Amino acid sequence: MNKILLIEDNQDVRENTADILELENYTVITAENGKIGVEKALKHAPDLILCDIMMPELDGFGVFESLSKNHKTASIPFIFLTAKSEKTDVRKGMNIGVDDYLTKPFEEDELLDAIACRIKKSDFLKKEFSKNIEGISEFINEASDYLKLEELSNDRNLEKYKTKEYIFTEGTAAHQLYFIQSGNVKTYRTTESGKEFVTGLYGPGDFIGQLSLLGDKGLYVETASVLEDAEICGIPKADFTKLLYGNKEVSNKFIDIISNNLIDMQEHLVDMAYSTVRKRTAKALLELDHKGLIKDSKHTGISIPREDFAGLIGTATETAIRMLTEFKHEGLIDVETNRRLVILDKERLKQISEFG
Amino acid sequence: MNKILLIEDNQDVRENTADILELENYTVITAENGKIGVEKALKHAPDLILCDIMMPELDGFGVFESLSKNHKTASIPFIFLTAKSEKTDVRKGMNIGVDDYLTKPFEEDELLDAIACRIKKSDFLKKEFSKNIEGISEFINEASDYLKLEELSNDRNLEKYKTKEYIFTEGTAAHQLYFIQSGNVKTYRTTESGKEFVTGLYGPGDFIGQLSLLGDKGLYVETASVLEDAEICGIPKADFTKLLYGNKEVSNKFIDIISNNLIDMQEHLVDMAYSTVRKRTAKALLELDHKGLIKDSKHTGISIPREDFAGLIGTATETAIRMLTEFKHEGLIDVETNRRLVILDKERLKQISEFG
DNA sequence: CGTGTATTTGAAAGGGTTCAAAGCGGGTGG
DNA sequence: CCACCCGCTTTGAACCCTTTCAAATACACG
Repeated sequence: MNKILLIEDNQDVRENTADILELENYTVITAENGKIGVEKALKHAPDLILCDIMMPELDGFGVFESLSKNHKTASIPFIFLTAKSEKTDVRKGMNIGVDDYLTKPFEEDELLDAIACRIKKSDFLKKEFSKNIEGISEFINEASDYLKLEELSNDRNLEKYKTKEYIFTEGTAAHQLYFIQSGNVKTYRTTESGKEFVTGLYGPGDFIGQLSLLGDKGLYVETASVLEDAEICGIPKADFTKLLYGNKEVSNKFIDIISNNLIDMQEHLVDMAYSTVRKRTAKALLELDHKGLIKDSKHTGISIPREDFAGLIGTATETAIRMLTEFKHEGLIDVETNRRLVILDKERLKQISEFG
Repeated sequence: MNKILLIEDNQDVRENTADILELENYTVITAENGKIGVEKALKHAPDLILCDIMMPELDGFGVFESLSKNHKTASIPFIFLTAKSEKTDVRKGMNIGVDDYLTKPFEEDELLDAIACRIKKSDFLKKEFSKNIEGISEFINEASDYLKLEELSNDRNLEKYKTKEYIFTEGTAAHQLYFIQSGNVKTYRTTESGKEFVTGLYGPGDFIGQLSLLGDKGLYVETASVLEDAEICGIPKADFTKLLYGNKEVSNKFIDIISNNLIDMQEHLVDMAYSTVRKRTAKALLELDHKGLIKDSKHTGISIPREDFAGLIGTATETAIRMLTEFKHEGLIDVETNRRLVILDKERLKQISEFG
């Protein structure tokens, strides 16, 4: 169960509060002043801290300040207990980044609600999302769940698309992001010379178009078209931005994800510049596999046109095909009747993707 | 001066408050109930809204809800006026995303402070930062200024680096970001084959290493080394994360910037895949110029080694040199004695960078 | 003023693209 | 149900851009 550190100088309040919390199955650690509180926080790494403001030795602000400095304790949810509605204290507290405050005397329910709420938020923050673009999809799902935003994907906007239909096109105004219920979708950018560079492949459960909604110009920066018949649900921009900007936890988490995206992209850029097509092909195959788009025991795999596969690697269609046949001859992959790919030797592919 | 919309049903309070605000030179628009308030908000697009919670026709929550729906009014700072410290109301308000609340009766100063603070925040949000990586530097500066974080660049960590010295290296633990006071710095990634891909060039006023601090692994993802003797000041990770995560305005703004970075990077990726070296060279030159690293009336320009310039384009040193001499013969650029570049025909370079 | 490093030029080799043509497969209509 | 046709895939060969290796030249620094 979750550990809570309670820092409070008044013995009555301290014991009373501890009792309430223990009845709810929290493990409670108590400290009778700020100094001891900081020590115990470092020692026990609690899941949440309740802290009085007015205390001898080191006051609440001091405790918070001190714990913020250590990265081990900086992210622990922090709730202030204020003696009475001391307006300036509360304001000061919120400004320096305390998560919540409770005015004494508080109701049992009030206390427990606040704690439960914070611990839930903290759990959300601790959750890891994969660093690839599709990590954003997991994230939006979790976040909308966490904020109970049923408005997202209200099912009222569900639409069916056929293969080769466009969902949105590069350069048009971005009003919606899209959630894929079923089917497969590719997003791509077209160059002046008419080549298509595939920026992503998406399947059920993925969101597409988020990035365009965040861009300066409010235009879609890529085109999305359907690879295999799909059911797709549009989500208004407003719902998305509300989700993203409206809540501190969500926006901070989003920064993490998108930062990792950026790092990922940098790596991709280096590959593009200096890796041979052979290496990039191996990488692309592994990536497809990782996304569950390659046929294996669990997945059906998608039937991806060679042209699109080439666009994913950033090479000509013929070259991509040559690489695939090369891999086939080496026994690394196999091609089924309807151009579906199967990976036979993942280890060797990894080797190629790293060392050539 | 700034326009403020005051929605309040009690005539005394309304007139009194309006007087205070007008004395401070704000333009005040008043509304006596929620419904009229919403109408006036849409019509006048005020810079800030003060709104009572308990009102006939449409209460404060309703007004807020309704204005959030329209993107014209959604980003206007919103302050609630609560009759008395109705705890649940306050909490509900903060949860749905109201910016602040004031408890009636309030002091003149309290009101004016809250308003000034919100308007300042709103100005910060409206500010545009350039979408390139260096936009992040502007942003950090503005943000630390806005939060009055003098701790950042406290001058206590100022260090001198000589040409070719490393500031940090790829793969080591990231504890700090760095602020460049003077000199020039390059960041790059090294491939297995020993090539260097230059990920950025930075000058006075730029921050480097931010992205690494945000990455999952907490390692620097690139190496930074000095091009021309520099004075650099280290900023602890904690100060940066505090700045970034501690404040909703700042983190939301950061999302905008970094999203645009991502879009920018995508474009770069497409170029890498399908553009000729000639095109990419032209783009690199224009980018250097845009960053003020090329010699012109205002800037001294940097003396960039050809190897690094090649790393920026993602090509071999010899090829980069060949392109530069080609441009020189075409009269597009000139090379000064100490390998400093000068742009002679920017228009033509732009043409090349777009159409080849 | 010499020495070592960075830049520039030259020429050959290699990887990838492009153009052309042949194969394959799947859907459609008789 | 079969034949035909169209579009996608595959293979072949020539060409071109870029890299690589080699050598000459320029430049900066002690």
